[in-house]
Amino acid sequence: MGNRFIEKLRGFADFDNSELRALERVTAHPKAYGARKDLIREGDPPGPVLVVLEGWAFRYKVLPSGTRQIMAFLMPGDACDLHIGMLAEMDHSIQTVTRASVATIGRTAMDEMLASHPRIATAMYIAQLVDEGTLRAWIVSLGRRSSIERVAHLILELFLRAVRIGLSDGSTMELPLPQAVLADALGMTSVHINRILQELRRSGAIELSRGMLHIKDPAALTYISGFDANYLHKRLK
Amino acid sequence: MGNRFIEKLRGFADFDNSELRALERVTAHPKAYGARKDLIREGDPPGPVLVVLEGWAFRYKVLPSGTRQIMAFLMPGDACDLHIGMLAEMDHSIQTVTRASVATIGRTAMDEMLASHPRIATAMYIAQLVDEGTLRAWIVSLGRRSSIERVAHLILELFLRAVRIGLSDGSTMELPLPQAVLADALGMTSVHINRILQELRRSGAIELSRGMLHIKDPAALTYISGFDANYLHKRLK
DNA sequence: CGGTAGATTGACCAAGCTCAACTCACGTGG
DNA sequence: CCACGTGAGTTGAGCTTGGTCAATCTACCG
Repeated sequence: MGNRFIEKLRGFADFDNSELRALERVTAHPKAYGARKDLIREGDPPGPVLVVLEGWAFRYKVLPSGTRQIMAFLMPGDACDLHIGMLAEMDHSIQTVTRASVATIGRTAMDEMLASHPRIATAMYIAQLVDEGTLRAWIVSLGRRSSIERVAHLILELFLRAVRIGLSDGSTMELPLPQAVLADALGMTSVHINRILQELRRSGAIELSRGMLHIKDPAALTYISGFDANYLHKRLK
Repeated sequence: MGNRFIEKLRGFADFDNSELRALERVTAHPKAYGARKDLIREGDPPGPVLVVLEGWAFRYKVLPSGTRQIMAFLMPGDACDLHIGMLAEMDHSIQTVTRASVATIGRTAMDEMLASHPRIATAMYIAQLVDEGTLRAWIVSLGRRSSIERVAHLILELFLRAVRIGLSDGSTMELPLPQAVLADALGMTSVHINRILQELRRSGAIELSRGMLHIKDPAALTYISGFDANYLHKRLK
């Protein structure tokens, strides 16, 4: 019954049984991907909508110089490309971090579902607005926060998202992101990320090893990051 | 008769007369704002959709430390908040740069228009996707480009947008952004922006003084910035 | 037991920031 | 018509954050 995508959308709208069935139908046949596989590459013509049901992925772009910038992390329940189908081609790539289970929703199936179930359309719309807020918060971090603030901020963001989708017990979560990936998300080098993580550990705010994150002192982490949860829109209409 | 907003949307869809009339009706009574006036403040409950018909504005957020990060520039024809109405409150502010003429579209008028004119909905949707691509490009710049690349990239982006909406003759445009505003958009200080602009002028790529920008050597500027026009989606389906 | 990917460390370097002064264009009141 | 005020642009000197390069360590795996 259900999956993380459906659970997430249920946080944005009350669905009746026919809507739940429609959502289950379109996500019934996920495909398994290995770790570090590109789901979509920049320049591809837009295909079906992808929905990550299990595992982690990220949107990224590589520059001519070969450096990479990650623009968003996709956690279980997140959709890749609700609407990119309207554009001529992808302007970035998407790659898995871990092994992942990804559902594929064809464009016509998606259009039909949205047309016949407006509440689903609304919920997906809200999900996208939240994603956009996250993009803007990322810009703020990259532009105006120091590296320790950036790292703390990202950790908090991911943690709050994990809590919201039930992937955390409230103080611990799996964080399967190598330091090089964190670096490419935060516009830093992995060397520097490493030093900052040590600083955060020393400060007693977090524990992090072998892919397990433990928020030891949420208040301290929040303080360090200057975090403002508003952009995640916890309070929805 | 139209206005810059309608002109822009016409680039994304072919409208019939009734659609054009609908668009004209909702933008028929713009309001005039002075320079440096907040149109919307963070925390406000979402109001009507705002459409900038003339003048420049930007989205921004100020941090606890008092620094400011600008996340997007709004040029004539750009809409502020197509859908933010679904969320509980604004997660950023919007301020004019120059004097501006801004149309206000009430939520119900907007909903009715979108419902009865699907091509308008599609066009506005595409406009939003392009904006999102611009957000992502901004992230790439802030994360992985050097300061001169960032400045060159922003100038090119604004220039191409100006060309597209007919605000440039192909080599010259008004660029009414003080260096401090450029700095807050690019995550730099105005001192450093100043030095970089001098470097760009010295290199012969641009001329910029008193709010007038002249692209003297587009190829050089493109080369410096590592610009890839793909994200602006010049080729639309 | 070697092999590999990721994490860690140290020494050095440089892009970009801070602070503070100064200039320039422009608008205002006398 | 000119002195003055103001906001933006410009410059210089010194410093800090975070990058570079290269070596080392560690966990895990076939």
